[in-house]
Amino acid sequence: MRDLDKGKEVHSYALQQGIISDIVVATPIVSMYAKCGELKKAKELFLSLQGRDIVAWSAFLSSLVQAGYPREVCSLFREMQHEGLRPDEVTLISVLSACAEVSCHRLGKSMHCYALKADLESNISTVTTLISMYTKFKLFIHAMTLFNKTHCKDVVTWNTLINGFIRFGDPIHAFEMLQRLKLMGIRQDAGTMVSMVSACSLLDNLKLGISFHGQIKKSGFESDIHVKVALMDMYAKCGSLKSAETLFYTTSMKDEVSWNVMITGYLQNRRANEAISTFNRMKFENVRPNLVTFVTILPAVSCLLALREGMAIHSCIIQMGFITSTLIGNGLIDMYAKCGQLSYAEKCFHEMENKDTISWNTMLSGYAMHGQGDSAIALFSLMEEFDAKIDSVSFLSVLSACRHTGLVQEGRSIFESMCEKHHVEPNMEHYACMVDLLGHAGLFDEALGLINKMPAEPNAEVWGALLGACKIYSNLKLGELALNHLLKLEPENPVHHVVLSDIYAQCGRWNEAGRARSNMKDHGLKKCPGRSWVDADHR
DNA sequence: GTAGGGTTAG
Repeated sequence: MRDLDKGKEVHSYALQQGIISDIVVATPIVSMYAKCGELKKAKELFLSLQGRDIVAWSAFLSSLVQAGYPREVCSLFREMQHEGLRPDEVTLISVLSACAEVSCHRLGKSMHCYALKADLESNISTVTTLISMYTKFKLFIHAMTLFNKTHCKDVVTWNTLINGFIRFGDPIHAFEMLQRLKLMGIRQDAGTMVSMVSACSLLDNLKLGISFHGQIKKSGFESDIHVKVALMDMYAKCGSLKSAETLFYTTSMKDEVSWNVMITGYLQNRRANEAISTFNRMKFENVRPNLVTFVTILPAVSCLLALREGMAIHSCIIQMGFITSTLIGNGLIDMYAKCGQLSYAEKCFHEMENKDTISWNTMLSGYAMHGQGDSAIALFSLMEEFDAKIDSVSFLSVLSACRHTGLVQEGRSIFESMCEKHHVEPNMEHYACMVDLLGHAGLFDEALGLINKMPAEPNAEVWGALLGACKIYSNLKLGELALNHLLKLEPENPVHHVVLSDIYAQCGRWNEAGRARSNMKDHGLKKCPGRSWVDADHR
């Protein structure tokens, strides 16, 4: 029940009775603390236990996986081995789940090896966990080999594989496995339904989703909360928000996941306002938001530029102890940058204890957004200094900051360092960014030289960047060249004709300007008028 | 005293 207060009462009673040193008493208390998210307390109590045996270890490790601390499990497992204890099936299952969660291939595979040697691989739970792990590693060959050679498969084993295909983005194989499961005469359970409904979301196939909903009603699985949530998610993702709402409002026992799914659904359907009001209602109804709630709600705040709301949510995050999460920290940086408060974004960034590449990239793109090229370059150097992992997004962010600020020399040298120093291959976006930077500085020879040196055919973004620069400098010759490429790549886009017409007009070639416009009409194209305002609800 | 899959976010 995750009832920490009651748990503490039991703990103090055990202390009072002097029975806390009994391992049978202490083990479930450790589990209770871990499952309630009290990692420090659980660890402290566990490490003070005299004569920890394999059951105590397994209980502790399994509670940690369930509470979402897979990294802790992997490192603690090594400590367990130092104590000379041999893992049993339960230990194995917990460690394998942890490996799956954090993509720890080495430990996961060596655990599999151990399972074989210790003859624990015939256990159906162990095999299922192994299959699950391999699908999470995206190693389907291993998952399938295990699946095919296991004879004692039950519906959970099947569901695991089916779900693996869905997570991998392969609904076709998932449906194929469902057919095979039916042919084998295995009874489907609620878990099977969850997978199939998710497959419909993935296919964006509302009709199929509705037909599964019909089957679910008939088979009585609709009362299962997981099934219900999967259905809400499917309806929201397939654009039928009304049906999602109906299901949501007719559910009496709504957990935090149901609320999260609705909040996400509103946001996916561009209704950020309702996402935020649903979040506020969730708090009003005393449902405790979790990590996912905050990860979802922060982009809704950015979308509405609702700074005050964002700050209220920030304080809520601190109060509830989520501020140490890297995921949350990254969301806050992004939210403040997008709401125009770059200094708050910086503060969040610098106060973060565990920064990952995304934290750095988010801060870099914040600087880019605000045209602060120098700050972006300084941060990028810091990134190199701190030995943070620099990826292709980092480069795109810092280069686009250079572009917005017109820092040609700096951009050029960072672009060159990409391959040479960091071994990151530039993609189309990087090239487009550089062409834009060079073009805006009037360096047409260099921009064209770069285009000619590209390993792949330049796309519309690259030529579009060149055309845009041509417009500023009234460079008709290159403008026409860029346009010819654009017309081949995107014949339906009216904007290209308009830009060319503008260049002709700037050169005083009014006849050609008119012809470019009428060319557009001849092709039945019409440009939507631009608008400088944006209705937050429609972004 | 501990135990397999399935819902949300990234």
